[in-house]
Amino acid sequence: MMDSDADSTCSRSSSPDLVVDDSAGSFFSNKMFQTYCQENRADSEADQGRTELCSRGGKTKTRSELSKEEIHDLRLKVNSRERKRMHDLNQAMDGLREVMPYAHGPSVRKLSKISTLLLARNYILMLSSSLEEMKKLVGDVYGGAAVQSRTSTHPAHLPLHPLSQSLHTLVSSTPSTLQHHSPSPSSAPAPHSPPSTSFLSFHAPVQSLLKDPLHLTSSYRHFPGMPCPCSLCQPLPTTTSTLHSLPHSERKKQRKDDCYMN
DNA sequence: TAGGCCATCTGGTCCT
DNA sequence: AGGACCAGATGGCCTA
Repeated sequence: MMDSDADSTCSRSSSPDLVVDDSAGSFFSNKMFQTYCQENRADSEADQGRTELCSRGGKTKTRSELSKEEIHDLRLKVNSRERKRMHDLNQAMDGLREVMPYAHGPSVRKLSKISTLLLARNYILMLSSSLEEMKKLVGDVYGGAAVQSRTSTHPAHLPLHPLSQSLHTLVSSTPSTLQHHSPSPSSAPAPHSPPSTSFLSFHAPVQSLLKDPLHLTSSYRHFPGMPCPCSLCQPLPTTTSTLHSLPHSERKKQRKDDCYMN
């Protein structure tokens, strides 16, 4: 009856697509994600022992036939599954945080979930557009290589491309700039930072990464027939606050009111 | 104290 | 039928 959670954890629609790309440097092609899946397998096997308590050997009953205790057991089982699901989700979120370009450390407050997602999205957009620019630059450099080799022997004196400047600015973010309540910004490099962050040591405010990546879209290419991730085509949710229709106090007040009403 | 963030519970819906 | 996924509700913790 209880088929292993391991399959379900990694084969369900929400996660498997992430593993497809196995190219070098792919986020989910690395060991971290593989061990993540293996851990889940181990977890679920251990979990089976627990959930087995709830499965009445042999016969299955319809819900209406269940006794109070059985319903309670079922509820506990469902709750436990949901809890595990959320833990897995948080683990994946931690994995994402690990590879995000911001300072990590015990003294640094970790990014909230919404911040992590917004940062990740904008980081991806930024990397995409810089990759395109790099391709263009390489094309230009090799296209004009014959001329260059005759006129200059010091390519290092070439001016820094504007986009690579913005790249430097963007990836050098620290939590202190992303989250104003960070106690003390750490300059320690991220253990699993993408290469781009490990050798870029610029320091500038990058709240823009969490806000509006519109400054990237000027160089963003629109490919025919391809879903476009740019901020023009897919505007960001305005702010976190818009996710909640009511302020917290109002929500709490409303809840209380609801309680009194009932 | 208000507001932000989070974990958990819960019921509904969809999928296998 | 069972499990995954989702969203709403609720309460706790923390910080400015």
